[in-house]
Amino acid sequence: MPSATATNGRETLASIAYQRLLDDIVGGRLQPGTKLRLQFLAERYEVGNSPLREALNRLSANGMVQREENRGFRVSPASADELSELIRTRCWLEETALRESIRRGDAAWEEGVLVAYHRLSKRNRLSDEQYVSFDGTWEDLHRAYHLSLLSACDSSILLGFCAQLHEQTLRYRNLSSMKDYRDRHELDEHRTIRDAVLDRDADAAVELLRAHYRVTGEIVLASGNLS
Amino acid sequence: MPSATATNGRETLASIAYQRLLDDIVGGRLQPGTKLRLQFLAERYEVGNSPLREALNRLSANGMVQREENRGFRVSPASADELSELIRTRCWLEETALRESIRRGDAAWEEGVLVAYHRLSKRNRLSDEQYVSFDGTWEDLHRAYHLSLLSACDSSILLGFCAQLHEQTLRYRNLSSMKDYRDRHELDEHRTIRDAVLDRDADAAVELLRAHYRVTGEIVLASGNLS
DNA sequence: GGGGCGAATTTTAGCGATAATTTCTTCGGC
DNA sequence: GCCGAAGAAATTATCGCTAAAATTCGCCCC
Repeated sequence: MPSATATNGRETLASIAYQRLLDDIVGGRLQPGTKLRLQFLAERYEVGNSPLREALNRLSANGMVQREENRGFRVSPASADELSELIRTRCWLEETALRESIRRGDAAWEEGVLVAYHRLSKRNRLSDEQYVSFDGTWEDLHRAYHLSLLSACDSSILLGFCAQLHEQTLRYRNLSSMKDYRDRHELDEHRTIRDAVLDRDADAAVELLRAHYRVTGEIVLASGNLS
Repeated sequence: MPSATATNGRETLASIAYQRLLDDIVGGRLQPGTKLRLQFLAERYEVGNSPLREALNRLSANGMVQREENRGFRVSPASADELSELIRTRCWLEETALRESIRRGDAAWEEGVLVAYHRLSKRNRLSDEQYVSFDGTWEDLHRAYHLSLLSACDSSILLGFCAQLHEQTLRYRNLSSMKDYRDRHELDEHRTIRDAVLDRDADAAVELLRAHYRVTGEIVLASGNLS
C-alpha cells in the first residue's frame, strides 16, 4: 500500500485495525459487499469505534471499502468486469514501469531482482510449514518480487499505484476458488520474466509479464464465483 | 478524486471537512509541511475532531497529508523532485489513457471533448479577473476538459489515478508564484490538443499533451519557491 | 558565565463512552 | 395494496479522559 505513513515506533490502534481489516478483505475472509457494522468489527478486532472509523476511512480512499454517507461502510463489491478492468490497467501501468525500470536499472537493481526471485523460488519449493524465515508469507515474497522488477522506474508514485493494483488483484485471487494456483507453472513464469528482465529485453519481458497477468486473470475468472 | 463514495443526499461533517481541507491544501492556503493541529482545524472549520480525523485519514491515503504515528498530521511536503516525478508519471499515465481513449472513443466521447473545450474557452475569454482569482470554476472546467480527453479509455481506475495526479500538480501550480500564468498560450494548447484528438491522431495528441504538461511544470519550477 | 543534559510542565494526539441525527423497519390506517 | 407515521437500529458527532510527545525550566558540569 502507498501509505504515506512514517511509522514512528508505536503503532496506533487505528493502524492495527487498518492492517487487520485490509488483511481480512484481501484474504477474502470478509466477502465483497459485506456490511461492515462497527459493533461487529469492534468485537472482532477488540478496538473502539473511533480507531475503526479511521481505518475504514483510509480503506475507503484506496477503494477497498465503499463508504455511503450516513449509511456506513461495506466491503467493495467484486465483479468480473472490475477484475478485467483491473488486469487491463495493471498491464498498462506495469508495462510502463517495467520498461522504465529496464532502461534505468543499475547493478543494485539487478541484484535486487535476483534476490527477490531467489527467495520466492526457495519458498516455492519448500512447503509453508518447513520454511521458517523472516521474509514473511509466500504472498509477501511474491509481492516483493513483482515490485522489485519495477523498482528502478524512479517513480514512487507509479510504484504505489502498481502496489495498489497488486493488492486488488490479490483479493480476487483469494476470492476465487482456485486453491492451488501455485501448482501452476507460476515459478517458471517468474523465472522467464526474471531472465528477460536481466537480459534487458524489454519487449520480451513486457510480453511475458502481461501474459502472466492475463493467464492469472483468466483462471480466476473461470474458477471464481463472481457476479 | 477517486472517492469510492456514493454520496447519498445529506453530507456528513467529515465529508465537508475533507472537501474544505482538500481545497485549502490544493489552493495553497495550507502550506506544505504545515502541522495540522486538530484544535486549530476544529476552530477553522467549526467541526469537532472526530470528523476532522476522518477527513485527515482519507487525505493521508491519497497523499495530500502525511500521517505520523502518535504525532498527528501535516500537509505533505512539496519539492522540485516530487514535482518532476509527478509530471513524469502523469505523462506516462495520460499517454496510455489518451491513446486508448482515441482508439476506443465513440461519437458521444467526441462531443464530450468538444463541449468541455467549448466551456473552458468561453470561460477563458469571459474575464481575466475570474481567471486569475482561483474561484475554482475555471479549474473545474479545466479539470473536466482534461478528463474528458481520457474518459473513453474504459478504465475508471486509470481515470481515478489521472485525476489524483491532476489534483497534485494543481497544488504545485497554486503554490508557485506564477503570476503571468495566463499569458501563456494555454488556450491555444488546449485547442491544438483537442484538434489532434478529434482527428484521432494519437501520436500528435500525445506529444502535444506531454509538451503541455512539461511546459507547465517548467514554468512552475522556474517561478516557484520549492525546496 | 556559557552550554548542554535531564526532569517537570504543557501541549497535543489518541481513544472510548455517550448523545444526537439519520435511516431502516414495521405497523396501522385509508 | 399503498402510503404514512412511529419505533428501532445504526451511523455520526461531541466531549472528556488518558497517554504520549514537545517545550520549558532548572541544574550540573565545563
